[in-house]
Amino acid sequence: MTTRKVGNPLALAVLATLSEAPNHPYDIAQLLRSRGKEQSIKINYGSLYTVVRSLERHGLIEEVSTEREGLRPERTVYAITGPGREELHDWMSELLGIRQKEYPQFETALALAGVMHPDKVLTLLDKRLAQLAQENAAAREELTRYLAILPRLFLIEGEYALAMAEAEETFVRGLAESIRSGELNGLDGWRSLHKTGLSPEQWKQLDDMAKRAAAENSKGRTRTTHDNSTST
Amino acid sequence: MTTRKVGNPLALAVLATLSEAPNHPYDIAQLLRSRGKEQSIKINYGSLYTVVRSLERHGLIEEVSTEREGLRPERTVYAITGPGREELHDWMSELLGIRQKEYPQFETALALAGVMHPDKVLTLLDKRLAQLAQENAAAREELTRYLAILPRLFLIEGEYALAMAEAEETFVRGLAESIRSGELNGLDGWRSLHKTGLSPEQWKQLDDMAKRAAAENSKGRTRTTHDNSTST
DNA sequence: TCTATCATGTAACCAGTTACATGATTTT
DNA sequence: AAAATCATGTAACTGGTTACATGATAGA
Repeated sequence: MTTRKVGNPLALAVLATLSEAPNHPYDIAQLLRSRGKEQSIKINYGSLYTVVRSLERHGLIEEVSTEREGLRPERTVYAITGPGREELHDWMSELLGIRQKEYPQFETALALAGVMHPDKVLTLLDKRLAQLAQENAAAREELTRYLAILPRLFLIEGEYALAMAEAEETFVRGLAESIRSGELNGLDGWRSLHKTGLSPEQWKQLDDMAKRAAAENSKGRTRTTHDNSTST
Repeated sequence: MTTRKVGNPLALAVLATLSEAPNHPYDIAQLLRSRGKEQSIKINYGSLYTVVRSLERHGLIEEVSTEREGLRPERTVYAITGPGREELHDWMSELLGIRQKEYPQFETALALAGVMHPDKVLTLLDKRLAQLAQENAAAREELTRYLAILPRLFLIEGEYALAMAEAEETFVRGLAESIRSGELNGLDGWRSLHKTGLSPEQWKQLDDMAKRAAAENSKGRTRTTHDNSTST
């Protein structure tokens, strides 16, 4: 990922909005709001003026005029600049065309789930599952309703989010079942870990196993373009 | 989401590691590395000492001894405290049991895709699709290989990540196809937007449409527990 | 001998968040 | 008359990143 001078999603949204027409900060926010973009873009409107200033400082947008209506505070109208257009295009191309590894919190939690008792984990997964099922049903309904009145083009973010949430639902359901049924390979070890604890030697054994597995794995790997391992 | 005193994933990983046994920072890092946790947790080892200090400042871990081997620098061994255990448990419960809305970059990009020319978007989606197909195939292979030597319990994060990536692949393939075939509802408008541009009135019309749709939608919604809207 | 890496830390810096300040206008 | 909200901004703060500094030991 190229490191951008102004890198937060609100900045991208501002650039995108200004690419339509010059505008002043408050109205940019209104536009984003009315289009419901906060649902799919992490936006903190409190940072709006900070971000706009930063975009200006970097020459991606520029002041084109300051107007005043009655005695209300002056409003500064900004326009996107040439470099701004370029940045927008480049940034969007990167986001759409290249999949960047991200770290959803749930993945983090799964990676550390071993520290919790398996029964507790099962309870929590069931809870998550209930939430997922409920929210996904609601989202499906909402999407259908919207599809009746808006061109699908305006709803792709929502469709994507739903598709991902549904995949998570399926995954969690499967995982919960395989814990409940006891069929999950490694479950006994997990249980005993929380009943008696593990001696340092047992821990070491586990880690050696992991290391051997990693070695085994890189051996079996038929050299792909996957050689990012040597990068700093 | 309860706002945590120390809130970054590395801190969680440190707590989790110390919940096994007291340890010193460097070895915590080694452990996390050897278990391959960086693949599923966003870890910046450069921040390790900063994070450890912060955890200590908040009473979640504490110094238990400082040992020295030969003339090597002293190493401070930390242990998790009572409050630290509590925090770890609570944090993990939240991450596993409650789905928090996150904002993957691709979703952001899709929400703003309108600013790019549809043909360009199609090209980019194809590019992403190729990457996804290739990476997912590799990941599937790797998982299978690991499954032969490690208990499945150790691989759930990987399975989750793969499941999500596969869902994305399916979604992107579908989206690309519906653009290519021209079947995507709204495509004409999108095209003309990039050929001739839109007049201010047309923009306004679009936004009004969105607003009416939103109104329509909230009307149709049968009041669920979904009332987070009124929260601060 | 020179380099790598083991191992620990400090300090400057920065993007972005929070909280505050201001005052006009519109709504209740 | 009070409350809400329109509209703009500033300033302090903070979590975390980056970069640097140190020196020992092990391996080439």
